[in-house]
Amino acid sequence: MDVRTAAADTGTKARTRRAILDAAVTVLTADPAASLADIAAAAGVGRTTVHRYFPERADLTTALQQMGWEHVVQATRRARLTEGTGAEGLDRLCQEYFELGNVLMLVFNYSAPDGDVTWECDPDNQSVLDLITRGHHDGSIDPTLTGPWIRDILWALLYAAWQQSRTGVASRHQALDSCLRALHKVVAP
Amino acid sequence: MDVRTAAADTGTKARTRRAILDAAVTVLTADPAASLADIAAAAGVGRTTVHRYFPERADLTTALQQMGWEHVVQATRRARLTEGTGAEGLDRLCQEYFELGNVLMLVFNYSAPDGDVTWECDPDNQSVLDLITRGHHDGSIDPTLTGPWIRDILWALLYAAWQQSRTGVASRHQALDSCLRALHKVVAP
DNA sequence: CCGGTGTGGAACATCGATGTTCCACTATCG
DNA sequence: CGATAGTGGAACATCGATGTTCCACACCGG
Repeated sequence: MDVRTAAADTGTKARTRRAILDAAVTVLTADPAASLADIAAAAGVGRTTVHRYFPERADLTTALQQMGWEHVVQATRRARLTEGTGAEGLDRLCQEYFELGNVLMLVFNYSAPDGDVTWECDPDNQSVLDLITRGHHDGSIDPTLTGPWIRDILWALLYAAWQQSRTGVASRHQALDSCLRALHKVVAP
Repeated sequence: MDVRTAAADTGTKARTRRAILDAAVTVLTADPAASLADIAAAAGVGRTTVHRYFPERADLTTALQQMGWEHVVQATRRARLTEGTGAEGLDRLCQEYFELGNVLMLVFNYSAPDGDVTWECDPDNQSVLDLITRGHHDGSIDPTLTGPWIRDILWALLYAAWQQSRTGVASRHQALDSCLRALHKVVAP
């Protein structure tokens, strides 16, 4: 057990931890003020178990933030921002982010109250800004729109699209399609 | 005093009530989980006084929602949605909404947790949808984008723009300008 | 079978927010 | 000047969430 402790990603403990984190994502996106009891119930575990993995509430939210940003980073990598034109990369990024679903919403919502350092804690913020700059130069992105503003538009559109999908106003595919078309029209020169 | 009781909009009580509501908007947009003590301090009144005007927290949030939507309704009226093309009306609506500032953010944020009936509680929701439909017909708004989706894009862009302005990334005027240009490009056929 | 591991639940202490009561202070108006 | 309205603050009770402790149960590998 000693050797496996560090890398026990498939053990019982790791599975329980994942279950708690997943449930927390779902519950907290629906109600950011949900209690630990709610999260425990949603995860199908006892409240005691939650405290066993995350002694304090802050430990859970920290782990959530960390996991959320990791997902964002992975999605950014999958989007292969350095390939093709700037607009094409932005398109892929939008698709990848959309697939994150609730996780994206959580990162989006939880960043605001903590402070205004939202984007500084995103390790891939610079990659995205660089992508937009490249788009400015290759003529695929309107140069009158600044990098940060386009980044914020991307997130805002994703938020709106996900809400549409979540409330059943539109199907998941329709929401993504609308989002991509809107983004495409905004960034076009 | 008997006669004035109902219409005492300028009296001491009315001013205190306004001060509490205004402070609540500011404080709750910054931190939705702020305590009544925080709001009282921001309003420059005692916590007792807050309870005197709003016996329970729910009474305060209800009054806030009501006031917020009233502001939205007034802004909608000022935008004169029935004049000019659909796109022009949408432009004016965006400007008016932007001026609402924190109030808009509060309505935007507080609607989500309460339930998914966000738009149904907006008395002017139908006016906006009608405006977009008119834009579809007069050729000023892309008919492939549905009414609800454009409405959501409007709010999402306003949210992003206001954040930019609030965090000092862009000036108030720059943020509004960026927002209007983005909106214009999105809705253009 | 038995010992360790992971878990659930009950019980308890604590803490912050909330809501209530009461009293003193101040300003304004008749 | 005196009455009244409006306010602030202290004190208190309450409630829900949180965090902790302890014990019993189930499962699984040696």
